[in-house]
Amino acid sequence: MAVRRNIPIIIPEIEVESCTIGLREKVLAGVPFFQALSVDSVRSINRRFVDRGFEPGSTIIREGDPAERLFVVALGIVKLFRTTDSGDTVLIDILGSGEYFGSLAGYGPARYEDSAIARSRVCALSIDAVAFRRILTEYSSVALKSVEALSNRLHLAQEMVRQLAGYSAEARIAYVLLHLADKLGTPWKGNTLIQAPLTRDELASMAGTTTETASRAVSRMQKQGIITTGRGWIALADEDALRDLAPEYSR
Amino acid sequence: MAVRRNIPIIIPEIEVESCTIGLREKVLAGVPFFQALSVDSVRSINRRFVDRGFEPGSTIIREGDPAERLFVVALGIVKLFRTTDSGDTVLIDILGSGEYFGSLAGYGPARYEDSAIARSRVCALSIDAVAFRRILTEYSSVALKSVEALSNRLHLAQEMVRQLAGYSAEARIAYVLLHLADKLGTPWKGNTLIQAPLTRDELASMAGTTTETASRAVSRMQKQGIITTGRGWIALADEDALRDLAPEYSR
DNA sequence: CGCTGCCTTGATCTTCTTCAAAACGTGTGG
DNA sequence: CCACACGTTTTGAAGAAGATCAAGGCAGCG
Repeated sequence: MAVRRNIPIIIPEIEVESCTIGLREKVLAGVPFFQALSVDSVRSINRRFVDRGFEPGSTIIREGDPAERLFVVALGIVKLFRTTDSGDTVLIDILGSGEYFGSLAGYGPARYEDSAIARSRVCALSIDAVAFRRILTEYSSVALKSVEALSNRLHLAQEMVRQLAGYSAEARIAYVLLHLADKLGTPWKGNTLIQAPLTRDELASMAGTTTETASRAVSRMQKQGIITTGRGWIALADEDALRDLAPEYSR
Repeated sequence: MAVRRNIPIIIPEIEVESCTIGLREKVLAGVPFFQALSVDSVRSINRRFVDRGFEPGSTIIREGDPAERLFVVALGIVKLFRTTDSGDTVLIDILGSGEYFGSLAGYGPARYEDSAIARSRVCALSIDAVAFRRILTEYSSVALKSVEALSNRLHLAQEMVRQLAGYSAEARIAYVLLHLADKLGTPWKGNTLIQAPLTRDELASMAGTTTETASRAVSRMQKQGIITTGRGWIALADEDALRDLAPEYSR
């Protein structure tokens, strides 16, 4: 039943060794916190960040470690998750370029509440938590934007709660796909292509279900021509149909 | 089978008509945003807030309305919820004294994303969103604390996601009860008393399940002597047992 | 080749939802 | 003060959705 490989997408391997100065500035300017800043301010702030590369699979931060730094993804895909002490993990989110994680408000003895690992080759910018606090007080617009950005994330998280509470597994999977497409999607031949190495398992974990259920849901969607998948990518062929499956998806 | 009414708790009806100046200051000083401020600063900020009373059942803000104000609960219990367009509601949270809701970062054309109604007689302080933004830029410590407070709420919301995704209905109900006890609980004869008019329906909505399932879970807990309930109150008789039911409840 | 992950599919079994109906508790008006 | 009516809670039984268990298939890779 290999009806799947009919669209052989070649993933462009646009991975870079380390971030260029220009890229760093471009990425930082796009981070919600810094969006209201002048080019000069961004340049100045850029100097306070350091960049570092991570190989696929390597750990960037670990849940429970002292929360010392704030990270921004410059290039690549980062997996943000939390572990239950019964051992299994819950995927909080998949982050792409311009998204942040780590310590925002790191007062005294704070600890990371999530773990993050590189899911592809990643270049991440980071800054000491204390230094970020300084920026927050220096530039009031950064403070405003931070509050705004956090409000938005909070809203999204609560939206997720609503999804989990009220809708079927299939609906939640559709929701997750749309969410990822919005963040990581690139247009490709009229479809939206999600270029992230997402296993069924990870998809399941994001939607709060099991591998098998996720697999079945994805298969069903493939049969209906709503999506196409392959190794390391998912393409949304019929976004409207997906939206029908995911009630109340907005934005 | 009326084994329930063996502990006739009389709820002290400590409702006040409107907030006194002293109370206002005490409440504001306890709001996360303002915790780092001097007494004088709090006094100054206090002047920018107005207070207003709400009768039980009255709407304070409505989802979708222009987000013009930030509210702080001074007295009473507020129900924060969101509506699906299929009509049913999801309880986001129950708020007590010192908690906030409404517009935090209200830039331009923002809208409230939740509705809030008074679940008891309520006195709420509020401030214009623009005025709050001004405070945010005036006092950098408020900005820092806001970021911190939002991070915490975000963390809680993601925790809720994890609960919904991974645990049984009973575990989630236990979790909700512990959560409410932490926020609204008052010690009473060695137990923790939650004085909030919570229907099974509302409890169910917070735990992402149905009225019936919530009812069954609560009954079971009562039979095991873990909790006692009555009209308008729930008492946690055996918090340790509850904690056993709710895996990973922390804080 | 033969691993080793990952994905898929089927069958069973548990949990929760749904539907339905009865019992309670409170407040009301006669 | 009683009786009725309403909203909430409880309980039961049937059904569905999804978890779990088990097995086989299909890559890519050493």
